[in-house]
Amino acid sequence: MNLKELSSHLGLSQTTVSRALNGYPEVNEATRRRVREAAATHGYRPSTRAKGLATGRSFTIGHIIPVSTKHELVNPIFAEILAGASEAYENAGYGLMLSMVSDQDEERTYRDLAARGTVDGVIVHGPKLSDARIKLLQDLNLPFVVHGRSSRLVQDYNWVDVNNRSAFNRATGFLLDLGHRRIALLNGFETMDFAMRRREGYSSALKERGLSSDPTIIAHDEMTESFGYDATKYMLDADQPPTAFLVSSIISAMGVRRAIEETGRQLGKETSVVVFDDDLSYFRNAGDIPLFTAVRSSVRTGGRIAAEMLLEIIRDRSIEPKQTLLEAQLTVGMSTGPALN
Amino acid sequence: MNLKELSSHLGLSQTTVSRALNGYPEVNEATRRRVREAAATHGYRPSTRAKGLATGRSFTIGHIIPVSTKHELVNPIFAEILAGASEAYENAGYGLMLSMVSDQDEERTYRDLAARGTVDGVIVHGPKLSDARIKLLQDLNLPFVVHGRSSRLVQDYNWVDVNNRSAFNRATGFLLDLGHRRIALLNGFETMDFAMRRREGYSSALKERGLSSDPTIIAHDEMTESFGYDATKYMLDADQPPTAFLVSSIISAMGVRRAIEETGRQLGKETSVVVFDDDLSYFRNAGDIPLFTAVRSSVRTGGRIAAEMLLEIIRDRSIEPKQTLLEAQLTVGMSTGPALN
DNA sequence: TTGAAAGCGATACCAA
DNA sequence: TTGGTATCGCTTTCAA
Repeated sequence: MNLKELSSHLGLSQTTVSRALNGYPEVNEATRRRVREAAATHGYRPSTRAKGLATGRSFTIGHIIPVSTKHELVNPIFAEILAGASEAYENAGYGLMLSMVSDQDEERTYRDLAARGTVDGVIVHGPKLSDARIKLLQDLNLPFVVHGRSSRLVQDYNWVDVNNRSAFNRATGFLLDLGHRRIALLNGFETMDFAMRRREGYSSALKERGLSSDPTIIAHDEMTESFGYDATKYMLDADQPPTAFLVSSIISAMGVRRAIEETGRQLGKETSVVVFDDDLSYFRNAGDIPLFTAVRSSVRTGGRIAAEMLLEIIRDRSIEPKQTLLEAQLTVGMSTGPALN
Repeated sequence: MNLKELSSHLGLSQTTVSRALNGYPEVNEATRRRVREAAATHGYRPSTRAKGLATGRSFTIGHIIPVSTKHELVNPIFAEILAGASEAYENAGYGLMLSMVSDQDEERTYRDLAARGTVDGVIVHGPKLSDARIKLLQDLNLPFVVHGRSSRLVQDYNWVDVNNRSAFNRATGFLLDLGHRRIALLNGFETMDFAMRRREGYSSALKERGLSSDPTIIAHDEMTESFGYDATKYMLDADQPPTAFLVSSIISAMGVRRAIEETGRQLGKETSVVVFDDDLSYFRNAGDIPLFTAVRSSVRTGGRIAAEMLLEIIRDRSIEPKQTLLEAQLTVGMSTGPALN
């Protein structure tokens, strides 16, 4: 059933039916009711394509997720971000167009989306310290919100980020308060903005206590279980092994735990672990006693906020660039205890 | 730059330019070259909406992921399926429309997609034993492929599935060959098709050796880390504890490992674990020595195959329902050893 | 081999 | 308060 059929069925013009359904004020209330009822009983829904062509909008938001061909894995955190964003689009009558592309195809993808008008705006995922996508999107005049930040850029742009710096500053401070002095940092790739901000938070906390950071107990890599395991094993075997580990991902933290136990140490006793974690409930204990001590931030909420910001920008493209900084929460779990020696 | 502008720039009609770019044979080769070059230099891309309106297609495939509000978590495996599917769409010039909806909104979502013509077809995720979506989609006449199966239905429909039954039959047989007689099964929800097929494979392997399955060492639940931990702890504390665990998810297997170690047992010695795993590299060891013994299946490949099947169906809607059954691979890792008792 | 014009299904402007 | 009609940017049929 399309508009033409519905309106001829009602004995009205397409104009009136369209106006009635889109809430225009100049329609007689009785007419509007009749139209609404007929639309409901016939299950009429306006064609997305036709509506889009007429209005010049697509009612679709693009999410472009970089998939590195080198490492062949998708960070499961993306699913949570998408779930949050999807919620926002659902409420606003928008759709979510997902593109998972290798880094070298990314520019072409953005240009394509812009030129074909496939999307009304995009969310930028996984920003690097100095991310070329931001300038590209500004040049393309395609509305966007960065989920994260790109700290080395001077441009003003829309972003939603969790306060990684403060989160890691507080987590490090927490471990220092417990008496730990050798705190290892297992972090994501150095090119990633979030990783550098976490490292800054870690370093600043040490500095505040007059301690300097030791590069031999800092590692940057892809945050797999085996990275956690290998790095921990290596550091624990060295002279002056760390008594605590600050880990950028729950998956790596599983490897850290394995290595700690394999070397005969006890988690939360001889060696402590604090992890940066999403609110994923996968790794929580029953009865809500958390296994890991974690700096928690709901990535799903972050995704929803970024999406809502983008919709607002699309609605009124004249508004000034907006930024939202979310704070993470520290939850103390069994994986952390005071430094022993 | 749109078709009108490009064609007037070239001094040709829109018809000819359209034909040249879409590979119609009746175009002079010299003309075609001229058109292609001009299109490239001006970065011309046909508007998706206009093309869709003219052809009656959307060049978009929908993926509807059920998000249960009760459990509030998104299975990370979905990200891998989407990555595989995305690859197929990329090559075919299609887009991927993602909808994450709570189970109760699912029917409305499907009806909406069909009525508005937002998508040309959908992939059904996470099928239940008897899944209502299949009949709904048949009624809506919307092309679809199920990623998995719905075994209690008699209808004929398109699906791509991994052979869960054979995978768990072989895994159980492998443990039996090692001498294990008390093998626990930690599985997904009983309503899920994959979970019941895995259970059947497990039971049939026991039966083949004249053994019967013991319900006290079979658990069905959401496959979190804590489920793995709690169930394992409980079973190991009981009389006649299992000497091996067959686990439906790597995440739960992390909890299984934790419980095994906490009770003073050694993984791969006193107690063995075999896990059903995607080809996710998160949990592999460096040097490719696998930590877990796993029945591996590449979910990414499964997603790609399902997507390719759907595109083929859309291209030729008259073809008979198709089915593809993928076999999983057994990889022996450190988590498994002979039964000691 | 090329072009004119109709049509896809909505919205929105201008009249009545 | 309602309707006629142009328009969005393509594809496709029919004619030349």
